[in-house]
Amino acid sequence: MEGKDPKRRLLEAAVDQLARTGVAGRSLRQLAADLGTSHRMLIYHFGSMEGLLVEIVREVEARQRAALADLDGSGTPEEVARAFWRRFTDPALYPNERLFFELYGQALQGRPGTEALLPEVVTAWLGPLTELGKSHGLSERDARISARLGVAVTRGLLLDLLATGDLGAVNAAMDRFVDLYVASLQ
Amino acid sequence: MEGKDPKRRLLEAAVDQLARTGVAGRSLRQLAADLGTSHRMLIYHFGSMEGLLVEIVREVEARQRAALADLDGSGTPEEVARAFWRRFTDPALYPNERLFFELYGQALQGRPGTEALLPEVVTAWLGPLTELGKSHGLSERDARISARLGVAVTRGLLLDLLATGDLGAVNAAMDRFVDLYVASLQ
DNA sequence: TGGTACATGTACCACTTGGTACACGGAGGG
DNA sequence: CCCTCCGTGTACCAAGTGGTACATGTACCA
Repeated sequence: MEGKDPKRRLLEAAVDQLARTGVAGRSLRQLAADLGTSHRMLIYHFGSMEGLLVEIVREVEARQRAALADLDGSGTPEEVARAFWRRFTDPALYPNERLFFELYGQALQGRPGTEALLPEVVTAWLGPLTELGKSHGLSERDARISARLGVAVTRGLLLDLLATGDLGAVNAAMDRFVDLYVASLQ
Repeated sequence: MEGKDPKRRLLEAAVDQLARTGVAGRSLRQLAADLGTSHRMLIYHFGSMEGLLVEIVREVEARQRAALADLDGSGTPEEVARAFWRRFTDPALYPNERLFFELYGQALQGRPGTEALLPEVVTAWLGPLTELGKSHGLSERDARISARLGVAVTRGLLLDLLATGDLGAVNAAMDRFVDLYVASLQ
């Protein structure tokens, strides 16, 4: 166990740490102190602050993809949606999601090193979700539109949940959305 | 014209400027240079960097409320939704929306001075939108859930639009949502 | 006219920042 | 046994940071 690159170990620890503290005002030194190393090491392994940020973004994206990979086509879209939503609303994931939205916000403002997030942040999900819709009888076009809407609803309600903490309310809203969707299929 | 407080003028100019540059890595001095003044002035009027941030957040929130105030109860929920969406997707508003989401992300991470955004970011919209639903025959509970879902869809699709720039695709998704909603009423 | 309050600028402070120079140590290969 | 390479630490640097001290200008009121 732990048979990893020191760089790899540092990166994973850094992402976990930044999920807790945020990335906005953190300096190399603060982060290094949190990780029990020196800022010199971060520069050594990642070249610069921006180089580190690039790999942080890449890792956050990779974790999203890992979640995506678990989306197997078994089950109706309704079942898949409910299962996914239950997973996303696990409080253990809140820090990761906060970090995701923080980086999203910075990427929208063009912070160097974060640009890589934007091109894939929506489209990466569209492919698998569109397939799911098609495999349950939707046309390509309909499936694509529904996929996009599903991503938006999920993200919007997650933003709500992280801000308000009102799990009951967002669950009710997601139930409503799934009901609307299911009803439209009949 | 321009008969305003110098502080007020500075604040509005600062929000406009930060909407363009982002708030993340900006220093007092950079911002002051952009505004054609000295960082000393920002400290003088706002007390500190954090004091400035507090007022920035307050102003962004106030602008949201101003948009909200335009939401008059006339028209069906469908008409109101479409009109609102058309306004939100005006490219002239993109910078303000980017700033909004950036501050949202930082508030989620607990950046001092931004906390004020979170308690109201969802609930401020729930009241008026719930009234709208009720005035068109929904129960209190149903109207409230639909309002919450509507806010989430709008924010989620806005995030999509700002990241991808694909206005056609997000418009199609919003149309789909409104259609789903309207169909459920019959 | 004089004074008082607000607005602004200049110069400075201690501190932190990202990044670099350099030295050290240990592991593996010749 | 030495040499080279990787990982790490310490010490340092110039630049920029938020914040303060203090002087100055300008308007308005007595």
